Amino acid sequence: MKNIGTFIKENRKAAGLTQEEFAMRAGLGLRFVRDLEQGKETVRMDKVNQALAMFGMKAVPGKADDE
Amino acid sequence: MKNIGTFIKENRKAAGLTQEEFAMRAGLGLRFVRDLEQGKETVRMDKVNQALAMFGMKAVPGKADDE
DNA sequence: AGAAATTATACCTTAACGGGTATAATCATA
DNA sequence: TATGATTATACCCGTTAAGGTATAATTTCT
Repeated sequence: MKNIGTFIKENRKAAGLTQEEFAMRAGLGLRFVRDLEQGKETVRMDKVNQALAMFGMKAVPGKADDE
Repeated sequence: MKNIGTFIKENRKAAGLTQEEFAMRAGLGLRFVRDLEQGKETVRMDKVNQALAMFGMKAVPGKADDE
């Protein structure tokens, strides 16, 4: 499984949303969405889950070596 | 899949480690481990991944409705 | 190519996480 | 039950994430 930032980026695009549109709808700051998609690792989990929830997902434990 | 805090708590116990021992080995603060296992949602993802890495896991997107 | 839209990077402020410590509560075992 | 070990809750402080804004870089069109 790809990392979460990539997941958000790909699904957001697939949904035809800009980062700004996505941030608005998810109730997140634009800067956070940018940072998340850019792979920032020190983001807060609640915000990450707020973003994932837009696609019916959430952060769960998964094998670390699944590419 | 259970939430991450529960996953850590169960696997830590299965490994026969106290929160303190686990925190030490994972290079995390005891307070963080407590908060995580208690279900605190505003924790930082890098620390969460640091904890999950102890079991060869990391945070990945998963279906939100999997209980 | 150029223009418009989108995304990336940088600076600043506020709020809160993480760590440490102390104390209370809970659990385990004799 | 009592005693010790483990876990939970509360406080203080330093660091930093998040958000806003501005600007630069990139992409996406025509």
